[in-house]
Amino acid sequence: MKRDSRLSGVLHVLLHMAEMEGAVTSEALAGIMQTNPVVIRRTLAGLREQGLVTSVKGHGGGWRLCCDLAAVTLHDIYVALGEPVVFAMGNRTESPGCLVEKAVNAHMNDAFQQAEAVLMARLRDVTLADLSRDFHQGLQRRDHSHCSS
Amino acid sequence: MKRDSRLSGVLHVLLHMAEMEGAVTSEALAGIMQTNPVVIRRTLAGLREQGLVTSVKGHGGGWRLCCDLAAVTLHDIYVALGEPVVFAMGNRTESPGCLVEKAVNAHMNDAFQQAEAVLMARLRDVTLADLSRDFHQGLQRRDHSHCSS
DNA sequence: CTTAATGTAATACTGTTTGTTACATGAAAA
DNA sequence: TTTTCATGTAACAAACAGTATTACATTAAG
Repeated sequence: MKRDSRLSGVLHVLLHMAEMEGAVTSEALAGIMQTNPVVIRRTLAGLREQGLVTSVKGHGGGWRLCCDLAAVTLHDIYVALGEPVVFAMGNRTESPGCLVEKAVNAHMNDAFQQAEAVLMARLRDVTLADLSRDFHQGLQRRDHSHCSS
Repeated sequence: MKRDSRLSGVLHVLLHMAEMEGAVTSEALAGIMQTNPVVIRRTLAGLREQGLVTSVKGHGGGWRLCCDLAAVTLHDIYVALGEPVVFAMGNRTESPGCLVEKAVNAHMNDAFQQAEAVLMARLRDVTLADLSRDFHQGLQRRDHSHCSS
């Protein structure tokens, strides 16, 4: 299975935007992230709908953070991305006729739901401000420019 | 990402084998599971290496359970399958040079590791005998043949 | 009007599971 | 011994989802 790195990627983008003054173009963000500007636009489009960022077209336009970093959790970002599928594993059939499979599914769903609940709780525990703080602390310990990629 | 249903599938197969006398061919199991015999052989091969099933070639051959259902947990089966990837989401880069991405990864890894730990704990809590018992209880409540698929 | 930017559709690329075909190997049965 | 039935395995096709790229329309500043 190919792993979905949108949450990881968009968090990276948002923290970089938090370090920048004014609007940033998707071209610039794509450079930082080593990807394509269209990918950036597609991803940030979801966040815009949730009011986390704004975009301005035309000359001098670009993207801007418009939220309180301390008020937005990783779970909010996850939701803004459309709540992507969490697990790479799942049931063969969701509504099986077979009673054996029903018994299997019941136990599997129980386990996966509990794990997902823990994951969501952890994502709700962390704000963008937490990430930013950790980044700045790491910065003090290590070097002076915050990114090459 | 395409969802991996091997764990779900192999549990289904094992419970069916538990209901059958003698050796069962991969052809027959494929019929029950509505898939291809080769898929069955591929999947059960991992379990055979762990000593959970045996296979016999040639005329009259087939597959046989050779473990104590009460002693084998879903986690054992998960391991026998080669511990497939759990999450459909992951970090963009595992060893980033960017400090922003390091901060993001640190929090993401923490959340995902906790969720994975819960999942594994749940899988360790359930034995094949538990599944079999639940199936038989469902059987009493519902009908008399245990599967059509 | 030109330039610079987003918005978006269409398409290709990539990696993983699943499905299929083909054939070699082994063992029981005729 | 030959036939038949089964596993073992390699090779390859199909399906699927995230990612990347191209192309072009739209919008706004200079």
